[in-house]
Amino acid sequence: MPSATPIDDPLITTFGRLAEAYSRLEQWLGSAMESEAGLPHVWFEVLIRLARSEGEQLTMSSLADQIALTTSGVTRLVDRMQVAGYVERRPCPTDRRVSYAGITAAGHDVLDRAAVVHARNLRKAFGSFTPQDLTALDTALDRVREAASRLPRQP
Amino acid sequence: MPSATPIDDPLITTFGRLAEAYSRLEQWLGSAMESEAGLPHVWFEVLIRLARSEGEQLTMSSLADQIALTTSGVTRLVDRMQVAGYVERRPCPTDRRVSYAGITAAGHDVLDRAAVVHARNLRKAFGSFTPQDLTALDTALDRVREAASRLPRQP
DNA sequence: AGTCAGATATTGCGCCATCAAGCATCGATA
DNA sequence: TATCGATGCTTGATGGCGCAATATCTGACT
Repeated sequence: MPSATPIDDPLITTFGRLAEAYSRLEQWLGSAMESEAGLPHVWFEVLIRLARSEGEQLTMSSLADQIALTTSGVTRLVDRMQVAGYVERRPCPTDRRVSYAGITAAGHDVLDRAAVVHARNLRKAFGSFTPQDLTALDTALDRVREAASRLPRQP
Repeated sequence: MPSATPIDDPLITTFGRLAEAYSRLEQWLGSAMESEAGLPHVWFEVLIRLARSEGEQLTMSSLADQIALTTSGVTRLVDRMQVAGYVERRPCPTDRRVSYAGITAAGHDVLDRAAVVHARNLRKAFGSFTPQDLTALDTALDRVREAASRLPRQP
């Protein structure tokens, strides 16, 4: 008789696939970016999100939300990136509690360089994918992302 | 004129989607498992992989490989789980360098309980997915996972 | 048998993220 | 205007993970 344990639930396996796929990609791409562009992958995530935002800046809170870190973690992350000269803190004129993290010229430079190597590595990783595969992956991921963002907050 | 910067490369966006989808799911499911089953998500990953393995055990190295950690991290992770009574170390009879991590009866108990709540939460998260959506996601993820495991090692 | 390169697991150290607490500020309400 | 809960960010303490070095062991080659 087959085991009736819930550890064989197909959804668990699906999520396991997602975890493994992401972890492996992240490790490979992350170490490649570190060695080829001298930029930790988190820094790249910060910079690209700042570059794509209105005014090329984001509040600490929304940045924390976008890169899935606590505001505490973002405070110190931005500290380090500020020392490196890639971002700067800008006060908010209408609310003295908030401070924006904005990308600097040096940040733009390193971001562009890193994006080139990142795109090249991604093409290496997804080399076996046809355009149809990629769009299928995109839509599937978008559905997951949407479902995930609908989830209630941790409290 | 449109910006010619490589930061708008569609592959970068795809990977960003993957990162965001995974991070959000992982955070939500992880904190839920922690609060509802008293089990950190990494512990669950370890236990389910041990339970599914030949002899319900795995060498430290292959375990490290499966959960995307260094052997160093696995050493201490298994330390903690051993103190909790969920796993045990077993010497290898044919090679005295390797030690197996094996799941205990207590580990099985907590794994089964956690799997129930995990499956329930997964069903909550993927509630809007049709069976077709799920199989599409599965095949797409499997292709990514396969591509990722083909990547050369970090050296 | 003797030697040595490679493999396996563990340990010391430092970095980085979370958690909890604290501080300053805002908006609403009396 | 005065008060008070909520919000945004920062800081101190704690814990976990990776990197590099170490110890032990294996397998192959001489």
